[in-house]
Amino acid sequence: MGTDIGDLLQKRKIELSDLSNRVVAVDAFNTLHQFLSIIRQRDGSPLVNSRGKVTSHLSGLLYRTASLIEAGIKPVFIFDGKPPDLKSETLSRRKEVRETSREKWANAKAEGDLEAAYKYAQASSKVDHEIVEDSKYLLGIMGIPWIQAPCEGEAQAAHMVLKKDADYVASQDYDSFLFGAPKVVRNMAVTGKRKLPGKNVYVDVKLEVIDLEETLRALGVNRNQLIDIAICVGTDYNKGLEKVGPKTALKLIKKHGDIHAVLREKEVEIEGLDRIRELFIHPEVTDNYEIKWTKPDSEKLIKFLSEKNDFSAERVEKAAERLKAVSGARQKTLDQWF
DNA sequence: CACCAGTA
DNA sequence: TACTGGTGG
Repeated sequence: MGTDIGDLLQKRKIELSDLSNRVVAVDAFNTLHQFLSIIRQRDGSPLVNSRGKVTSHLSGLLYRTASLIEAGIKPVFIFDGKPPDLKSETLSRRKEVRETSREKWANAKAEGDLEAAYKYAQASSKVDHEIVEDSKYLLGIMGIPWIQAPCEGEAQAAHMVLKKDADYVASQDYDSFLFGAPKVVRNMAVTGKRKLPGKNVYVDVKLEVIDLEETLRALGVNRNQLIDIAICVGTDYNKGLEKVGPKTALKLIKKHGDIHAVLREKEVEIEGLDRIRELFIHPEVTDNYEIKWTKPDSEKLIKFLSEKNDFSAERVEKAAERLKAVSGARQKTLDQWF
């Protein structure tokens, strides 16, 4: 997903508490996708309510966001709008992967191969319309602001950090750098012990931040050149060049200056190159938004999560209390929260 | 993912 | 108190 330039980036490990009082623009699609893949039973089946509807994302949003809030973080979720036309190939490829994974999941389950079943179940996760709508509603009654992006959520999030309405973009993907995000925080939804795919090994996943300026300085390139590097490797809007990974792409762009020169040298073309660059440099974003944290609505939380989605009322109340404790403390400090 | 009860 | 393994929905 996104672009594979992670190896080139300078990552610094941090703790949740380091983000206290910081506004974090969370890539909602990315976060929901992670919840849907991670919050599952041993055989790979997601959490569902009594009507059979998936609720893993609701569980993740409720408990994880409560932890963020408790750590003093001010999250605002950014939802994707209409994707650019150039993304359609990527989107149909993702769909294909999901569908074949769903079949393989069923087969693995039938054969009793739990390891494989889990892996394919994860890869079959889909953030559909209903999941997005449920998530927006839940965030609303939790008192967490969310914003509808006109186009790519990561572009909107990056725009908000550039405008200083937020301090960080939170996403696992690196695309927000290409949209100019000065600071990105990764692993916000997945901290703790995680199993490495395929192996029986666990790693401790820590939050990490990446600073765009620092990275560009270390690489000795500018932002436009980083975009060109990504295009060489491949982005959501284009296939990369044959046998060119991040390291080679960096070398090529530093040697030739920009991607046009690289393509001339290699005698290849990338369809729609200028449009792809433009999507990163001048993405469609909006300034029409409001970021405001409010008190959670316990009654609606119980109604929605407990009555409609079969969550334990006790647990929902506890989470609501955690959210409320912080909004109460905020009010007292006259911090400009409301 | 977080929660929770059982265990050391 | 810290860790683990099962469960949540």
